[in-house]
Amino acid sequence: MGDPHGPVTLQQVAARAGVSLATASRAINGSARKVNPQMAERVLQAARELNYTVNAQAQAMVRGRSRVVGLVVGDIVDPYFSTIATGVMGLADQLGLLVTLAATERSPERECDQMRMFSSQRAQAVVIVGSRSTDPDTWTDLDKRIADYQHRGGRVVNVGQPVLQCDTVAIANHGAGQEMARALMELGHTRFAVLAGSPDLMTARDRAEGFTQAVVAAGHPEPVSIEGEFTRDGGYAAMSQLLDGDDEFTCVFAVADALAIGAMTACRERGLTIPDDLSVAGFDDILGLRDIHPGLTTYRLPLERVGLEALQLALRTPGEQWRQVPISGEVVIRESTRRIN
Amino acid sequence: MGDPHGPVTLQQVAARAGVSLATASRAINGSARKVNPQMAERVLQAARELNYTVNAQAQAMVRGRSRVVGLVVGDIVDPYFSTIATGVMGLADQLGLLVTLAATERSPERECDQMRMFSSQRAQAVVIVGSRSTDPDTWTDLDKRIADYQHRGGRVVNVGQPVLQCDTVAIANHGAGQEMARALMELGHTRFAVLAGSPDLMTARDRAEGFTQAVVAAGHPEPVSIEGEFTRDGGYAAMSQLLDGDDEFTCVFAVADALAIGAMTACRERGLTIPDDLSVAGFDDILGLRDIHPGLTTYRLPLERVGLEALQLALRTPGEQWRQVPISGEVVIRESTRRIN
DNA sequence: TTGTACGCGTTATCAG
DNA sequence: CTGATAACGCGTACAA
Repeated sequence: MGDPHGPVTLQQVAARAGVSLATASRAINGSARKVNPQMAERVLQAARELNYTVNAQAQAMVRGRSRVVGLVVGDIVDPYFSTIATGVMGLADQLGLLVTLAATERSPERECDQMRMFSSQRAQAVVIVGSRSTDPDTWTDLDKRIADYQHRGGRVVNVGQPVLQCDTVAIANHGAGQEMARALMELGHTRFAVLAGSPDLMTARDRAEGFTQAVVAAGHPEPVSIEGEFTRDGGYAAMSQLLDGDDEFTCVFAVADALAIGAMTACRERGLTIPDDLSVAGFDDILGLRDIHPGLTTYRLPLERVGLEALQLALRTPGEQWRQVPISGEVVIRESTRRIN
Repeated sequence: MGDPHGPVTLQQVAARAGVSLATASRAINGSARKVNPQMAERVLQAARELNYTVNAQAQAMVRGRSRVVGLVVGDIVDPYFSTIATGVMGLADQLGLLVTLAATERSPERECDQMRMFSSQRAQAVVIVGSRSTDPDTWTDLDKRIADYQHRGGRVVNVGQPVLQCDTVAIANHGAGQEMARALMELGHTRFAVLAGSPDLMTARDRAEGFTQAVVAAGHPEPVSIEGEFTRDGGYAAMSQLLDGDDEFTCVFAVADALAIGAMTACRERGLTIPDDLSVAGFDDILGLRDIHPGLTTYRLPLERVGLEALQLALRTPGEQWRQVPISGEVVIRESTRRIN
């Protein structure tokens, strides 16, 4: 076994095998040109002996395309994002692609920076996961970065709302909110409260609006709506605020499971029993839900598939128009919501 | 604003600014050599106009080192891993490094493949997070890949047990198990059960052994030990099995929070109240814990810091010997364990 | 089928 | 301080 110092190059492998650089390249990569099986074996043998590892950077340079895809998420600890990430990584792994991950921590500026870095890295595609703000001004910078990147042949897919200048995996938040409202009304509820999360996030806004709209359309009073942070703590705070007021409702819809979980904790701390005293529903059906008690009624989004679809879409050759892959799920009724009459 | 098609190269920027390629490079990167502020501004201007983005691949090639670090985790949805990942990514971001993430799904083979890909990518460092198997034969392949990579100047840090041929952030599982036992004995418990997870994982084994050892050393009967998968479902199954038997114990120690959560669910389904009927303790203090009820007594590991330390260690110039950064935490008593007499 | 030679985009060395 | 020019490691027309 040879023990050269530093990186082993294809040149060295070729030399050891007594062939030209070109032949070595063809033997190891397997190009269009055929190569004599004997020579090929000699090359492979030499490569093994020298512990050769191809330099992907160099390959990418000459080929003009890398085997790296970028993934931008809000926060990798959040199961919503990490489950989608799993979907992306699963397909990537299958295709022999490397996934470069970046977390925005919910900062639009960082989102731009990340895009820039991926651009630098010449990632072949970028998947951006995360809710858009309801203020279009906050997209423009990102849209510019995206355009630059696309201009160089990069593909971009956004998971969320179809508002950016790229393909998107569109999550049917509005319709899902409606479905949830109908399901809860079917249980007999008519007076609702909504933990609406941040009004700046389209994701939160769409879910809340869809819900409210369906409730009103059914002739019931408009739900009380409490805004707050789109996090577990935000849910806790919003629920506390709600309970401090004197609004009447039998059921509260939180626009994300994280919010709902915080809300349930708040209820428990005040001695309220769910669903006896109050019904609670969430959204997303994150994995951790199976261990909270009582089981949370929610809207199940196929998150892992979302990630898969996103990368798949990103890798497809782009069309004339921006494409959309619609994603919807289904209401899952569990113990946190009870039937009333 | 220029609108060239395809990638803009530094050459084009130089041409537009009317300077040489070398000068453009110096102006934009900022090398040792100084460059006339006037020219520098001209170059920067041209770069802006052309929307120039440096090609990191090319940079890496000529510099012989990239700005990419690899991160290998078991499963990014698992909060243990994702919290560590956050620590790694936080520092990386601060340093302007890109993080390439790979999930092994607990397969040693995949671990090797990932190392190989990072090697190809010429990542400047790799952090491997995940328990080693208790069977040394399963490391040898990985150790070989690691050696290859190090041989090319790559730095590797393992988070877990100091058994690989690389630096490691060593988590004091054994000692922590002992501490936990002492804390629970202080509450008056003497009869314990241990949900030991998989005996193949050093992490699980060390925690369980430390615990058992301290209990026995205190003169109490050896805890009943139930093995199983090192997951939430494994904890559920193990607890069920335990409750089906007729062992006596007042407190059960699960070697990971995930197991403990599954165990608590199993208890609840059988009508057992925690901590009145049974005390339960976990390990790790994962974030999701604050929303399970009752609050779970556990051993808090500073997971995010673990990630930070790992990358920091990986980036430090290596010494003669493999280094170790020891990590320990503290027992956190919550409501899931009650004092008995 | 194999080898030669050029180019990918950038940095660094060495003269001007 | 600036400008040619040689690498870096690899793929691939083109020629043999």
